[in-house]
Amino acid sequence: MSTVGKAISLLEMLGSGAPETALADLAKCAGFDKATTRRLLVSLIAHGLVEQDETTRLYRLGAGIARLALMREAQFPFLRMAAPVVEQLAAETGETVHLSEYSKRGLITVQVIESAKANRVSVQLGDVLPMHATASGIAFLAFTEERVREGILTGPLPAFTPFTIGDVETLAEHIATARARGHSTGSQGYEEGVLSVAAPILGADGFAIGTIAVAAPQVRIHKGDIERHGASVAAAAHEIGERLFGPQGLPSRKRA
Amino acid sequence: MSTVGKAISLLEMLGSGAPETALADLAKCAGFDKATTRRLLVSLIAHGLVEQDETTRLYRLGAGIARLALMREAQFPFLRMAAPVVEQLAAETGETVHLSEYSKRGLITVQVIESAKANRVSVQLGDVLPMHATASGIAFLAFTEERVREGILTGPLPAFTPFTIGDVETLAEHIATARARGHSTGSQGYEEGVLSVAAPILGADGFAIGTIAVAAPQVRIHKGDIERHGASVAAAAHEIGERLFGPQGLPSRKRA
DNA sequence: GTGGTTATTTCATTATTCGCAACGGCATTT
DNA sequence: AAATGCCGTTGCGAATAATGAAATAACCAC
Repeated sequence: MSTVGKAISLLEMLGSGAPETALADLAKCAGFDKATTRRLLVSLIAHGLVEQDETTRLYRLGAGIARLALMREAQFPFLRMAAPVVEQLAAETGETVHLSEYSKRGLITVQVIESAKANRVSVQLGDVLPMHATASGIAFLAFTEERVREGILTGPLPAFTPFTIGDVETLAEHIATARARGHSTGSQGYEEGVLSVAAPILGADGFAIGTIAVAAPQVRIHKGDIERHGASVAAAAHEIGERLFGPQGLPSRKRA
Repeated sequence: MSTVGKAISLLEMLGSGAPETALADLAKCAGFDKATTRRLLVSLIAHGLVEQDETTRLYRLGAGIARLALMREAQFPFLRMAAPVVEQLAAETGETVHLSEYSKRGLITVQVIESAKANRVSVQLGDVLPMHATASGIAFLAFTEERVREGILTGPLPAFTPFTIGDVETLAEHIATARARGHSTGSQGYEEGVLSVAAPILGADGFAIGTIAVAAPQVRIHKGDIERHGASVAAAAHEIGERLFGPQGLPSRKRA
């Protein structure tokens, strides 16, 4: 593995789990030597991506991470543009709404507004959603490049619940349905008892760059709710796309 | 420079400047070989920290950055806790308010609420504020560890305007005054025509972890305004500290 | 087509990183 | 109070991974 790869996996380890981590724990979990781990951390600290508590010697993610994220948001204001639409959709549906952005590793949850109801679906910020097991994933696959879709269809489809789609044919069907309808549905594929409806947010090139989804406890979804929510998420997704890239279909500078 | 250092400087280059950058530009600006630059980028792409447009071949910061930042925010909800206080202070003063967090490189601007007035101070998200030339910096220095303060006092004090504090004695005086008052003032040290008032946000150990500041055009500040705003920022800073760490003075788990 | 530009790949060289092991500090234990 | 165990830090030869020049491939404009 490349050196930067190791450094980044340290960052990810620092991000997951406890807020602060000891050197020995990091080294053990990552499988690197203590010396190696520390040298990598020193490099990261020099650039502000990691901080170390002077007294406890524990390591944590640094403010440099936030800086990079802010610079990125300034260049491509995904959250700033999408946030009001997400809030509006949450208010309209009364259910948990979450927004995600595509990355090589999966769909990254970048905003969540939880339902005010006591029985609600909870999604963690920063969570990575599997493509084949969530409504968001299906919606994304239905509107992404052939290459990416093939990558998922030919890869493994790990089961998260007994209801997770496990075979390629069923998955392809769901994707086709989603493409035809403009929105997807997910039924307990990732968490039991949760129904979701999602729609893709399209980029300037017409391919999906992220998704927006409504997630609700199965017991609360009645006849017609799916269709209603489906129309709402699709409208919201379209609205976000227009806010980011101008009227859809009109060729505009990408991500400008 | 270490390999990860190079990789991180690429990330910073991608963050500053245009939203998307060509390989040749990156290599030239960073001073690396094209081959080296590309290999580093490939490693970063593999981990989602950088993305490449398939058609234009341009590189940009990836969603992995946002993911790390979200995980960090989940561990240490600085923004989530501070945001309402910042908004409140902005509403109360009617001027631009900005929040910053300490990092080895300086004070990183993590939130800005601009005044609604036509003539207003504008601060960029992600900007790094110099310690010696801003009200925020002075406030921070007044309440940081001796070691950090010494580092600044013994280092160079580059001038950004003709008013930037250039000698150590004056700087030390300003710091002492700020420590006594609980808030600092900055007068055109970073941008001409801008007056600022800042207060430190204290961590569990009593040392500053960031600052909150009010910035206004000099012409709008009248007698008494500085004192009034000073009291307001100090109160806001204290409020943020309490939200993060519980009642100040009470020993609590750090950053928990 | 053709020329010029830019991205990507290849490969031998070299510098950097690696992991072992020893050192030093700190706190709890005996 | 001395000893023990744990963790972080540092030094050094071995080995791996990074490097840069040059070749190749893709692309665009003309």
